[in-house]
Amino acid sequence: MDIRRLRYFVAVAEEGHITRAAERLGIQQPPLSQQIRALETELDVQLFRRKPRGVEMTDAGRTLLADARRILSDVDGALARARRTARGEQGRIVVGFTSSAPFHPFVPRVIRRFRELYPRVSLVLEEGGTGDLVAALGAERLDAAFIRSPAPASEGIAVHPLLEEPMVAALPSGHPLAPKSRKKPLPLADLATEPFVFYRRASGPGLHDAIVGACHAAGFTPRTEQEAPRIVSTLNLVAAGLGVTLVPESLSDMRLAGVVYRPLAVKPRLTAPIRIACRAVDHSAAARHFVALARREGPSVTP
Amino acid sequence: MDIRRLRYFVAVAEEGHITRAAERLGIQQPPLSQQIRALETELDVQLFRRKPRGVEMTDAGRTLLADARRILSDVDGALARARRTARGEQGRIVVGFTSSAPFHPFVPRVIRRFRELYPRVSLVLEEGGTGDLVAALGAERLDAAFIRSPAPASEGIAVHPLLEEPMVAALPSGHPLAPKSRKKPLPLADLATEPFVFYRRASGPGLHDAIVGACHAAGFTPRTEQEAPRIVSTLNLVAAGLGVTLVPESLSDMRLAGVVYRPLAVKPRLTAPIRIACRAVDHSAAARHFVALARREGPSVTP
DNA sequence: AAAATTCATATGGAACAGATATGGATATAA
DNA sequence: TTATATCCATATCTGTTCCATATGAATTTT
Repeated sequence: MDIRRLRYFVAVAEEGHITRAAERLGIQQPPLSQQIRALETELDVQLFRRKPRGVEMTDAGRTLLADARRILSDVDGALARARRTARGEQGRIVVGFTSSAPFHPFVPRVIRRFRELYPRVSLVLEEGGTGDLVAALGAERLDAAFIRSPAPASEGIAVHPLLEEPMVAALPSGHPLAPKSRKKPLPLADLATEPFVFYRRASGPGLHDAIVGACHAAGFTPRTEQEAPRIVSTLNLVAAGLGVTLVPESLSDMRLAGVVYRPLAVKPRLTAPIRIACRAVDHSAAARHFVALARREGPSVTP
Repeated sequence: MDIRRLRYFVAVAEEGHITRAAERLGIQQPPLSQQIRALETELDVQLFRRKPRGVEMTDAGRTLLADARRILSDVDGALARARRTARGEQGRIVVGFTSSAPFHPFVPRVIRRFRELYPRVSLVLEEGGTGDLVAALGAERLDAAFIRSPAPASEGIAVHPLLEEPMVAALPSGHPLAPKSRKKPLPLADLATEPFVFYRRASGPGLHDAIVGACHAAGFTPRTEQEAPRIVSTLNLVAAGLGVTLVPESLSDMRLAGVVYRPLAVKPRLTAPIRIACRAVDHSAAARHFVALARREGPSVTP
């Protein structure tokens, strides 16, 4: 059974003439007669009754015609779908992100833009710690991930910087340093004696190390009072008055009751990056599109 | 695009090896490699990544695999359906009948039996006058019809006798001839002076002519008092006391209030036939099966 | 009765599928 | 590390299939 024969059959069925169908198909009449006969022999079914003025479909022919039309359009659809998938215009990608990433407006913007550009690609989002995300990338359970940590030395994983945002201090609202002209940058050294609330290093080593490093540069080692599994949880602990912490500026969009944010005065400027991680040789065209889009949109939002 | 290539593709996708798939398909490895490559070239899509230990599907390949499986099973189904239709095991036939036919248990029995034997053939029933039925047969709107009239001289229509049943007299229950030992045959001449209710000749000339002929043989011409469009309606008129009539015995199964049936004493025996009409050269295998079944079952019910 | 239309058959050439032989790359084993 | 095995790709050849041209047969139309 050959798709070509089905197309020939449909043409003959629709024209009611072998000769006319041959014209439409761009071939001569004798080979078309042969093909129809071959199809009938293959099925052991008479599809047409030969008449002096053309051919007439049998019941079996009518049955096959309906099926053949459906099959042909299904084949065309399948080819189109395969091509679209290869071009990355169709399919499914899974994108991971660390808990703090979606607070920066850049991340939801990229996602929204991708959905507009590639409406046939279903985009699944998944939250996780940096380590989990990178592992999932390697295991092909994820196609890309927004992370804040620096490149984890994982084989075959590429990490591209997207943007940097300043860190700010998060203080309990009753804290002595809180009300003092909030706009004025707070010297990091002022927090030397404060208890710190940390995001668990295992979940996001990059942010953690950056904070500790900055404190060392300012001349002190931060005293860890509490650890929280998610960056949002650290803010809840700050709100409860258990300590202070430093968070990426975009987190301050979350106006949590009991938390006050202040910009930092620290040299060199303390920033938190947003990066995108993906497999170095990525096979999913849709995933490549996603990463490319993020890298293209990245610079335009750097403050 | 060739169905064979799709089958090859599915085999390779399922095995994950070109060599193993070639074994399964009963061909050698090189031509299979060529076919897969040809398919990729045709689609302009990479379907597999060649690895030293086999091949690995791409996203596009996975997309195509799902489609290909569906298409292949659809093709198989289409072939099976075409073959079944050719064998008359699938399809649709329309069977007509005159209003009086279904009263004889033979007709519903044939229909029931056909439905059992050919469950995939949908059987549509249509009632009509003999003339309409024969015309519909010629116009291919009908595939067979149960009629009572003799062969209408219509070109290309074959009529086969199925069975004969005796005629009985239908009298109003208050009629003087009604109560007289109902089992005893009634001489037709006794009805010579009675007003007759007739089934319209145009709708069923066979029955009409048979009755009038029998009356003539008995020495009188029946006086037509009323005509009714359907044979059942004549019985309603008899019940209303407007006259008497003769009906096929099977009609007496309908125990209509106000109507009494009596067997007839008449030489030669007055009978009503049931026949089946169909196209002489019928192209529908299912229709041929139906007619053959009716003719086969017919003799077994002749009383 | 002749012409026209349409499908079937015959024959030759081009394209294609499949077989065998062989090469190249990578993983596995010694 | 070297050797072997595995697996896919390439090259060449053969048989089949598909299509074109030429022609025949049957039926309808002029």
